[in-house]
Amino acid sequence: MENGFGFPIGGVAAFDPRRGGVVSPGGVGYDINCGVRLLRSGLTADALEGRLPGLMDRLAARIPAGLGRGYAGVGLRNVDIRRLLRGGAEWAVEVGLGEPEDLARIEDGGRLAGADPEAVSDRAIERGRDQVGTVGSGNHFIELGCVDAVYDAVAAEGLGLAPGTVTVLIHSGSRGLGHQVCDDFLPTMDRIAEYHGIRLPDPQLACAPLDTAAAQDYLGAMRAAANYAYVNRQVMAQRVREVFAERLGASAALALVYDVAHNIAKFERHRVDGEERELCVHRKGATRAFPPGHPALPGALQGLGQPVLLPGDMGRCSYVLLGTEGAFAETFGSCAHGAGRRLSRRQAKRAAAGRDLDAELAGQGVEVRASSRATVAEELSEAYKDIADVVDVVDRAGIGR
DNA sequence: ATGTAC
Repeated sequence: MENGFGFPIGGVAAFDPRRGGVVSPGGVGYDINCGVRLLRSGLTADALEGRLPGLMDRLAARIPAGLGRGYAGVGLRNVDIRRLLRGGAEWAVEVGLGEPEDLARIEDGGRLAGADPEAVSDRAIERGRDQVGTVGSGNHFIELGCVDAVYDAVAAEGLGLAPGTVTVLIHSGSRGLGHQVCDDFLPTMDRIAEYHGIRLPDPQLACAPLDTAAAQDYLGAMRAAANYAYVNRQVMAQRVREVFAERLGASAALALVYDVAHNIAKFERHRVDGEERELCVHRKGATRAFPPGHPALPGALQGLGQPVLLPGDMGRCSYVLLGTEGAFAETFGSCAHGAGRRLSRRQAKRAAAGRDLDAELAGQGVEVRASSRATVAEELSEAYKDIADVVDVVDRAGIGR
């Protein structure tokens, strides 16, 4: 785990509403429903031979990236954003941004029930208005790749991930809208916690008992921001589909494998001390990892378990795991969400000074497009732990396989 | 993570 303020990144906290349990914005994180989505094509890597640079340029032109970056021209700024916040990816598919089959392949069907757009401040809505379908900054990305190694042939076939298959991995969240929701509620929660006699060693542990109006308002706003993030990833996936169709033809159709939320709080049933309970499960930098047979999984994934998407850094592979009974028994059905930093951003920039990172990556067969050179330096491969080590640990711990 | 805050 890395240090976060308050709750750690890579943390899971479950609270029982009938026993004084709380919800905490800091247990979800600033980037509400930050998450990862994996798509697969019918192509193998050889189909991209010589076409990768042009494809990357087109994707970069169609999908804005970088701090504050939204749509300068035609975007979704004129849509009824409150309908978007209530409907999530369901809304997106209704207005033609995606296929109906996509929805079963998104956590919560792409729509968290109970979203309350009225609990989202006008400021948050304005910040999010022109950022639908944008990557953001930091470690957010769109990655083209291909299946390099298969560890379970039956599972890989079930997910449509045959060796060589060209894939698209998208990592992003709720942009300025979710950030503003978190900012808006932290001071409120601080007062509520104090009123209820909850002593906080860190202001980012601010929380409110689940039976308070403040908790319900936060949950309503958080769910709205989560739906915004599902739409954001849905719209980016649509843009990628358009670019693939335009450049590679009909055979390049992209099917959604799965979309996970790794910064979120949800009500779920878990067994604690031999008793089945409905708990408010916070996952901050943690991926849900439900086992085979869990009712939240769509039919096609019932026999496999929930896909757990673990991105590696630019110089390494990304991994697809499956949720397990072990995770359900020990971690409220949760697994890791990525590699985690080894070097701070400052240390990474220092390590990158004077080097030609684009050339180094090109030597590894990796093409990069970034909103700034600083981003590439901060996301330096050696700034991250080796995701293969993380996968090995969670596999041996039995919380993902 | 984020129109970092001052």
